[in-house]
Amino acid sequence: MATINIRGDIREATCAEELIAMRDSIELFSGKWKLQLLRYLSNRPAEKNLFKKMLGEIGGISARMLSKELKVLEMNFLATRTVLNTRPITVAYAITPYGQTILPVAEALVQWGLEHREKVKATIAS
Amino acid sequence: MATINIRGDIREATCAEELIAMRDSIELFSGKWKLQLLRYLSNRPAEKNLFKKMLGEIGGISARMLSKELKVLEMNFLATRTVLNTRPITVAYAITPYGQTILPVAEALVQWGLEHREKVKATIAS
DNA sequence: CTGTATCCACTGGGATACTG
DNA sequence: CAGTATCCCAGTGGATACAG
Repeated sequence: MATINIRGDIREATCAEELIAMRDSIELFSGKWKLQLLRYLSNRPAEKNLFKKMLGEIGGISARMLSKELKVLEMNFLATRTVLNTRPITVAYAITPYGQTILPVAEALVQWGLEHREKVKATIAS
Repeated sequence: MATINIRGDIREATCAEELIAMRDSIELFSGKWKLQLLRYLSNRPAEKNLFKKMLGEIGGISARMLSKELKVLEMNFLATRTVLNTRPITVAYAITPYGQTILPVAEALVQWGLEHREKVKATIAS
């Protein structure tokens, strides 16, 4: 994935801009962690979201992935990274106001996913 | 990707249902084509969306991918597949009413992607 | 015409070991 | 503590050839 999530290749005739924008979004949102991390941060706006704490609280993620994904969020202006004056150093992350603009989209995905599970279950049962 | 897009492994303590639902959605929407195909079908509700025609009009997709992706959409009740009585046979696809429920989400992704491009461009320029 | 089968290059992401 | 480097495997998607 391009770290700075912008796509340059414009080719299709119909609604090229929209298609590319949609692919930008999909690309940025794809993968196991980024949306989940943003939701995590948004649910704890006041707290110090330390790397270590996130690592412990978010089940299943490795330090490598947490670091990588947070860096991508930071490069896309969705999260901030703050090095604290501790020894040894600790790092706190927070969602940006801009990052909060994806939350409604994320909630839409959650909502649709929940309904989709019901739909599939109901259809299979019948 | 699981063809029938439902996930069974519930483990996380916090909001497990929501997380899993979100991942279901992300998984289903990920990849280059599925959302684009749904939008294509939704923009041509009255027409016969023949495989051949789609193959020609959707830039860059191969027959293999078109077939595979449409099959996934069909298995998730998002699109229908109709074999026509022609010689040789032709096949028409259509979005289902259920499939249309994702369109608002897709539009949200498009909208956010468009704004993100502006944001990134503006930030880089400054 | 509408797919499926095969082959292949590329990427995402886990495990682990290591550095500042 | 926070992050990087390396290795590895599974999955995605393109090209091509083939089948019903």
